Amino acid sequence: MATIKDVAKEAKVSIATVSLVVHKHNRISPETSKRVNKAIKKLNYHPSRSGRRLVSKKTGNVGFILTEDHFLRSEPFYTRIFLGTEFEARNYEYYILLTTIPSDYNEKSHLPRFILEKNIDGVIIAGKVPSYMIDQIEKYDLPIAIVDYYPPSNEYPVVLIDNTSGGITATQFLIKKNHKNIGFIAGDIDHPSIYDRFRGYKMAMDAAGIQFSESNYVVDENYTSRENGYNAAKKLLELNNDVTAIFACNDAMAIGVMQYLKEKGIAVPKDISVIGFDDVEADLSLDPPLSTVRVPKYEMGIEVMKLMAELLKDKDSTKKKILVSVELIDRGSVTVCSEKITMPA
Amino acid sequence: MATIKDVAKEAKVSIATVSLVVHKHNRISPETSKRVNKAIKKLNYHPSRSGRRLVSKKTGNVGFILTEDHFLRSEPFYTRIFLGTEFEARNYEYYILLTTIPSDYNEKSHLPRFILEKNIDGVIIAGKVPSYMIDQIEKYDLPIAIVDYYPPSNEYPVVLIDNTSGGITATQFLIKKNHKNIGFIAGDIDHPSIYDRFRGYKMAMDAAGIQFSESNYVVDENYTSRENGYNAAKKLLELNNDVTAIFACNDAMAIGVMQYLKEKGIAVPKDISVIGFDDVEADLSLDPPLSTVRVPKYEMGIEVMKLMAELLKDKDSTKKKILVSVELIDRGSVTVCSEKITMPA
DNA sequence: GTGAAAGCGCTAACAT
DNA sequence: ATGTTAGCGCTTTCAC
Repeated sequence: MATIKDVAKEAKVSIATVSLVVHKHNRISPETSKRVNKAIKKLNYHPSRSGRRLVSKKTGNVGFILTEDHFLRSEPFYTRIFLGTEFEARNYEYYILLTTIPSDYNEKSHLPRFILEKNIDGVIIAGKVPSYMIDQIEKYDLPIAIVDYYPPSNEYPVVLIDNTSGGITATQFLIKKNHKNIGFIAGDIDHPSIYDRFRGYKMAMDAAGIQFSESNYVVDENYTSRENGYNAAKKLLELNNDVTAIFACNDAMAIGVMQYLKEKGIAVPKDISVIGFDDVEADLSLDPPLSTVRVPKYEMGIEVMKLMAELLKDKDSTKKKILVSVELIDRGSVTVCSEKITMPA
Repeated sequence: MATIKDVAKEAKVSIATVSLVVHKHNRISPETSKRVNKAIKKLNYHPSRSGRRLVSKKTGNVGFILTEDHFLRSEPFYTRIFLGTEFEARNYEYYILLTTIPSDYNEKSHLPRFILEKNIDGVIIAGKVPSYMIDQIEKYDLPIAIVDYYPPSNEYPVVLIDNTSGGITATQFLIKKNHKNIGFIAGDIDHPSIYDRFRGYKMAMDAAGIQFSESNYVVDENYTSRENGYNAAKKLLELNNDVTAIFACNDAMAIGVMQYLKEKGIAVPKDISVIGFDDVEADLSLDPPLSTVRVPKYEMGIEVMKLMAELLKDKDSTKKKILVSVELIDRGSVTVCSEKITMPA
């Protein structure tokens, strides 16, 4: 393993010059620079992180924290975000240290060891975490950036999904296809992301001047699983047998909806159109494949790393909140409304 | 942030003494030791990793590599292994650096940056990776340990699932419940893990003296997905309408099997018993919940980290291969064979 | 049993 | 434009 000394010797300069060249200081003559770079290549020199860190008092690491539940979720959502972060970190020469915390983190839990041992320069938090934990981290005076969660103390740079816009987009898409009696189903409605999707739905319906009532939505499931999607679809159809389209607050629930419809012999999209939200792998292997609103998970990871990089440069540089935009993906589970006219009484 | 100097001053000793105490050298008097430890606690001193690494030429990091496909799999398999590794790493004061490689890693791909930059002391490989990549890593003279993959050059310490035993266990369980006409379905049969499960099935059938033929198994699906499980179940029942139990090579396929049976109005377990392999979250929300063979993912992560720790201590210490044992989990998708007697002609 | 001191690889202030 | 040097926090050898 070549060191700065080896390079200096090879290029016949001092180690300071080598350091300067590595850091692209412009007060080195082009010739010297060239010579040094040649030596660096020849010796395959990579500056030692330990040496650097020792003098810079930085670790070169960024912590990435999420709850165990989120990490082990069956749909790869946070794992994709992580991948984006890890990728972007390369541009800033940072390494990402991933760890999970228990979902019920409390007074008795201890913080991730990379915080206790001060082996990171900043923390990225992904998804909802107990706010008690954030309070604890706060004490360590580390830059914090958050992705896909809006913490109660909203003083942090955050990357969020533009859920409201997504809700509008999905609903408008159905409206454009002539649907009027549009059902909405959700679970965990108090979760800000879910609630915003619901709001988007209502806004689009209102804007289009479409009458809708409580019999148009079922939002009382406690969680957004396939199973609950199945149940919610059942409830919805019992409530309102004339819906021609269903907007599920996420793909998991949409999958449950489709399963229910299939069992009932209701054809998708011929009899009822279905649209989801998220864009997960499973959408593609459905029959028909599920139309949905794509959430750019990987990009969210990139964005939050960018925020972190800003913070790392200058602790108070940013309190930016970024809303990443979503995109409609039409795959075949939505079609033009088949003129099933609801007769007025 | 307290340094060794601060501690030395506080305890009124030299920094060398502090270092000795930290490393539990026994040539320090108990009294001094106590005094130093008190100072360490008081100042909340944690030895700086950078300082340590600089002198030890170690990074204190271990790389964890898996393909992107595996990381993003919908069932949390490798993520659980990672969690086990990360947990165990604490005992050895190592940090785990997670990264993915493209599944089609080839001559044009570059190794993970933590290898190129020598920011790790060893590499753990999880799941099947292109053997070309292993060859590349080989050049860096890093200790390598592998979990859930048997590489062509079998010279590495490895942690594997005892698949054969699991196949036997599952099949014997069905046999004990009086089943004789037992179907087996699989995909990706060339994968060693899958093949071994199949072998276990055949061994148990043979050992019990049960006749079975090619109409007992469908193993030509190319991948072990739910969808393929559905298709394989269909094929199997067309081939052999008298099966009273189906052993699916993994839970994903078993779930597909159950879906098919449900659609056909075949009751599980009343008409046909079903057993899977792996033990994934989704098993529990099935109706009935799926009986299966549990693979101890978390423990596999722990085991591979232990192997790595041995290697890290002494490069040539071990070429151990560890077979982790599996365990039958009976949940309700298997029942006693309902005496459906296959009449001899 | 304890301390002094060298040196790991690097950066940056200062000197030339 | 380039070199000299101190010092980051630690381990370890050697001396006392």
